[in-house]
Amino acid sequence: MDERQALSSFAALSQETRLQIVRTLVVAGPEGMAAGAIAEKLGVSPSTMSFHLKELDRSGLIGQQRESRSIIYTANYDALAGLIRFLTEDCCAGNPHICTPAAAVACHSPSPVEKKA
Amino acid sequence: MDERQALSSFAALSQETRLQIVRTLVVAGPEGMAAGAIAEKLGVSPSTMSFHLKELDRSGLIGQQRESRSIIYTANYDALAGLIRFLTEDCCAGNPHICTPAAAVACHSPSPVEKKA
DNA sequence: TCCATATTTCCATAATCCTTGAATTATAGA
DNA sequence: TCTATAATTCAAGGATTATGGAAATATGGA
Repeated sequence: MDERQALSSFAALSQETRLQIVRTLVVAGPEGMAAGAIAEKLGVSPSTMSFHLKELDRSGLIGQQRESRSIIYTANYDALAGLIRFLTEDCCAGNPHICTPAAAVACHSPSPVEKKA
Repeated sequence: MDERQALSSFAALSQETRLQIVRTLVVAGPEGMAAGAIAEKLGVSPSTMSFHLKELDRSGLIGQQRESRSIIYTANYDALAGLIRFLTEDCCAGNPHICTPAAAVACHSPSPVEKKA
């Protein structure tokens, strides 16, 4: 992931509705969710939803595919993983020696998922 | 890190100059860097730099401390790590079973740092 | 073909963000 | 105290972003 893409991804995630869209699609899984269903779930108008979905699509964090009359949106896990990696490298990669313990935890330990399990 | 803080952090990182400030401070390490030095390095005016530093400070991604006439800014590694964790949990935690291989790499594998070493 | 559904695009408005220059505050030294 | 340095704050502008309603596009079924 290059800087331009990262900037675009951060911008996409910096808006409450869009962050909730991403969360919703991550939870929805590979099956995804229709635009209207997301709009209803989050309580925003169709045109506003369309605006935000387009923004997320342009940033690459989600994808879309038409299915009959609906357009199904799905989270792009690769892009999310790429963004995490970008952030991780900016945090530690160039200078692991200056990482504080907390930063080191994020960079070198088992993930929170494993800790919770 | 709660959602409000995450939104604020994403907004802070979604602006080119601010992202470069964070990068610069991460590289600078715990010693930090004076506002003027960052401004000169990045080629922006003092007031613009001040505006962005304040924004980053409000989001918690950087900290400041006066040293004689200068104000020294430092990256907040804990906050960066917290943001990485927030993103990681949104990506995988609630539903590790739907992680694609690429996402799983970001969530469960050794960090890129270790791979590069 | 006609109608209903699902979504997007267009438009106008309101809000927020970014930048700059001028004025202000804080510190240090002569 | 006076001057220089280092930053911030303020005010004004131009640019971008967010929202919702109305109109347009695409699909499927009677």
